[in-house]
Amino acid sequence: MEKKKMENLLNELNDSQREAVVYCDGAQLVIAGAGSGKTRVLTYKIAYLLQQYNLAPWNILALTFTNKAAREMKERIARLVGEERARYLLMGTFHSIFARILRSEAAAIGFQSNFTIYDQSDSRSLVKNIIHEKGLDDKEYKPAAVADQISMAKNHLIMPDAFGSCSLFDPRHPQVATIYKMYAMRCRQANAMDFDDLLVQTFLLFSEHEDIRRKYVEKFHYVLVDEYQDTNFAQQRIVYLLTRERQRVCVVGDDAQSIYSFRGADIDNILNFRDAYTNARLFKLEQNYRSTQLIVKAANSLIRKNERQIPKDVYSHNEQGERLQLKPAQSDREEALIVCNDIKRLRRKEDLQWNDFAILYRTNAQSRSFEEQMRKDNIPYRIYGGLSFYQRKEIKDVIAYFRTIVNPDDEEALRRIINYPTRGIGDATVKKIAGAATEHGVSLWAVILQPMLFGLQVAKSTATKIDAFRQLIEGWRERLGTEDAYELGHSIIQESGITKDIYSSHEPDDLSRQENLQEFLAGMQDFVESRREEDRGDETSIADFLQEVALLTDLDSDKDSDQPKVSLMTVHSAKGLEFPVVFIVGLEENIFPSPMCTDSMRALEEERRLLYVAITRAEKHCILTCAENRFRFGRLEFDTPSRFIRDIDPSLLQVDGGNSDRQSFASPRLPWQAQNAHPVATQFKAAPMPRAVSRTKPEPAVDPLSPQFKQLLHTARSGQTNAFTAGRGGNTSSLRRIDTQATHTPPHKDGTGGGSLLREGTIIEHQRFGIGTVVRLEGEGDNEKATVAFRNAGTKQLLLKFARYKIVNS
DNA sequence: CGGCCCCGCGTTTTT
DNA sequence: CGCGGGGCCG
Repeated sequence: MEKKKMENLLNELNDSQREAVVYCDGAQLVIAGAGSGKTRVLTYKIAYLLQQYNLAPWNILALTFTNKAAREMKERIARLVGEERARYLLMGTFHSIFARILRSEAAAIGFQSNFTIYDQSDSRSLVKNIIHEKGLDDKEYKPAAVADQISMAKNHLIMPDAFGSCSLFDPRHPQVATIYKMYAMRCRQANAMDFDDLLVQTFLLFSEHEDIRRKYVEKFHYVLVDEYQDTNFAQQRIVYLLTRERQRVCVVGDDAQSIYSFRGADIDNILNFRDAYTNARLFKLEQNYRSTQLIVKAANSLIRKNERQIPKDVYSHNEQGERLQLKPAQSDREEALIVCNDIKRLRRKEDLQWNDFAILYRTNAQSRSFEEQMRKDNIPYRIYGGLSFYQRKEIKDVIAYFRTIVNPDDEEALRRIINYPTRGIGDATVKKIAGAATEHGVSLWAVILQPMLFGLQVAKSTATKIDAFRQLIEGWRERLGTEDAYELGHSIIQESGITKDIYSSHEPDDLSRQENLQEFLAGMQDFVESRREEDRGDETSIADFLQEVALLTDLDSDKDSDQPKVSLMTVHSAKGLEFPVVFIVGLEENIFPSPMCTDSMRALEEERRLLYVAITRAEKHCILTCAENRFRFGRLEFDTPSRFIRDIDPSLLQVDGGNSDRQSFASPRLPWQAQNAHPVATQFKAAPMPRAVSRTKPEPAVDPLSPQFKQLLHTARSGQTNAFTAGRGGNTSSLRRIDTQATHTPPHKDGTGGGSLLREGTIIEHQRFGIGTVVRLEGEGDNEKATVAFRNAGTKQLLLKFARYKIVNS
C-alpha cells in the first residue's frame, strides 16, 4: 500500500526530478535552475527515503539556510508521509542544528551547555571593547570591519593562531591577529559563541573527537543540504566530516543563485563538489515551472554574461507572456508613483490580490519612498527585513537580562544591563571590573561574585551597589529551574525596573516600546503554551526560550500574513519566494550593482546573479525601474542606469515611453526622459558640455564605470560643499563638481526665508545643461521653479528642489 | 555619575 | 536625514 502511494507520488514528477529523487546510492549533486521544483525534489526524496528505504526520520538530517525553509519543507513532508513521522525529522538551519549538537557536547570543547549565542552586534561590541582596551585607534581599526574580518576567517576555518599567516591578513593592520586571539579568549571566558563559532566549534568537535564524530555519523544515515551554493567552507567541511564514509549525501542548489559571498559563501563549493566526492553524480533540473517563457529567456540572457557557472539550459513551457519592462523615472518619488500606479492598474486588470505583488530592492534604505507612496494610496504593504523585532533596544535589553540569568558569564549581556535601568554602576566602575577580569583571566561575573579576591578597588558605596546587583541576579537564577519562561520573564521585567523606566513616560516612541514589550511577553506565553501542547513541558524555561529566539529572524514571524499585502524586501530576502508580479527598483549604477562590488569580476558576477535571482522570482510580470535623480544620504544624487540593463537581450526588454503615469507628477522633464528614447541608447549620448566660464577649473572627464569615478563619488559624498554629476557615459563622459552654495534652500521652520538666490537675469551654470540665464521664477518653497534659457540646451524649466547649479554672475 | 546636546558619519546584502 | 557615540556640564 505504501509502495503504491509512493509510485503515485513519483508520477507527479518529471523525468529529471524523478531520477534525482530515486538515486540514493551515493553522493549526489542536484543543480536546480530557478523555479525548477527544487524543494519538491527534496521533499519527495525525503518521503522516498522514509517509505522506500524505511529510514527512520531521526536518521535523516536536512540542512537549510532559513528557519522558514525548514518549516515549510517539514509541512510539505508531513502532507506526504503524515505528521507523526515528519515530526522527528532532523531538519533545520545549519546554525540551529549545530547549536543543539554543541549544547549536548559542550564539555568536549570546553564550554558549558548553557553558553549564549552572540549576535552580530554583540560581536562588534566585544571587538570594540578589545580595540579600546588595547589603546588602538578605532578609526584605523574600525570595529565593524575587524569583526567582519574575524568572521571571514572563521568561515574559512582559520584559527586565531593561523590568522597572521593567512591570505586574509592585511599587513597594514597587523593588530587584527591579536584582536582575533583576544576575541576568542573573551568568548570562552564569557561562555559564549558567535554565529560563526556555531560552525567552527562544530567542525572542531567533529575533527578532534573521533568518537563523537562516529556517534553522529552513525546517527545521520542520510544528509541533505538545501541551497548548497550558499554554503561556506566551514559548512562544507562539516558536511564532509559527516558523510565521507557512507557518501549518502544529496546537495541541491543553483550556482546561478549564489549571492552570499559576503557571508563567506563560496561558489566553488558547488562548482567543485565532485572534487570532494569523486563518485558524485550530477543531476540537472532545467524546466522552470514558475515563470513565463520571456521572463526565463530574459533572465538567461543576463546570466550568460557570467563566466563562472555550470552550463545549463533553463526553459519554460508556460505561456510566452510579456517582455520585461523598463520604466525610467525622474526621481525616487516618481519611481514609487509609477510602481504604485502599476500595482493598482494590474490588480484591476488581471484580478490579482495585493499579496501577488512584490517590490524588490538592493538595499533596505530604498524602501522609504515606496512606503510613503503606498501610505498615500492606501495600498496595504509589509516590509520584510530591516531591523528585526529582536534587535530593538527594549527587546534586546530584556533579552540581555535573560541571558545574564542563564549564563552570568555572558559579558556583553552583563555590560548591557549592569546599569540599565540606572543603578549607580557607571562607566568608570565597569571599566574597573573589566580591568580586574582581564588581569586575572576571568569573566566579569566572577569579579562581581568575589570582588576582594580579584582585587577590585571601588568606593564603599559602589561596592554595595555592585553587591545589590549580584543579589538581584542570583535571586532570579534560583528560580530558573522552577518557573517557566513567561512567569520568570514577567517578574524580571517588573523587578528589574524596566517596566518603571518605559511606562513612566508618554513620549510617542516610549509608547511603541511598551507595545513591543507587551508583544514580546505574549510571544513568551505562546512559546510556553505551544511547548506544553507539543508534550515538551520540560523545555519551557528561559534557557529554552533563548535558544529558540537567538537564531530567529524577522522573516519567521508571519503575524498578520492572513491580510493580503504587497511585499517589500531586499532581493536577498526574496530568495526562495515567487510572486505573479515583481518590481525590481533602483536599477542604477551605484545602487545595483552596489559600488562596493564593482572592483572585482567575482563580486560583479555575484551582483549579476543577484539580479538574476530577482527576475526569476516573477511568474507573469517583471517590471524594472530606475530613477535618474535620487535622494540619498539626505542629498540629491544623479545616477546612470545600471550596466546590467545592457546585459539583458534588448529584444526581451520593453522600454516604457512617456505615459499617463508620469503626467500626474509635477516635475520637469529632463532630456533623458523627454526624448522618449531607449535609455540604453540615451545613456551613451553625451550631455552638452558647457564651455567653462567660471573660475573653477573643469574636472577631467571620468568614465562612470572606472575606479576613479568611485573615488570621486566618495569624495563628493563626504564633502559638504560639492555635489557631483556623471555625464552620460561612454568615452565622452564627464564628471564635474558644482558648488552647492547657491542651490535652493528649504524654508525655515516658521515658513519664512528659504528659496533660491536666483533673480531674473541671473546666469547660472547647471550641472547638466551648462550655462544659462534665468528667464522667469515662479512658485514657492519646494515648488519653486525657474525657467532658464541655456546656451547649448534650449529653454528648460527646473524644479529648484531637484536642481544643482551654481551662480556664475547675477 | 547621569543627562543632555552636538557632531559626525554612514548605508550592501544576513544566518 | 537619523542614529549613535562622545564630550561636556551639572
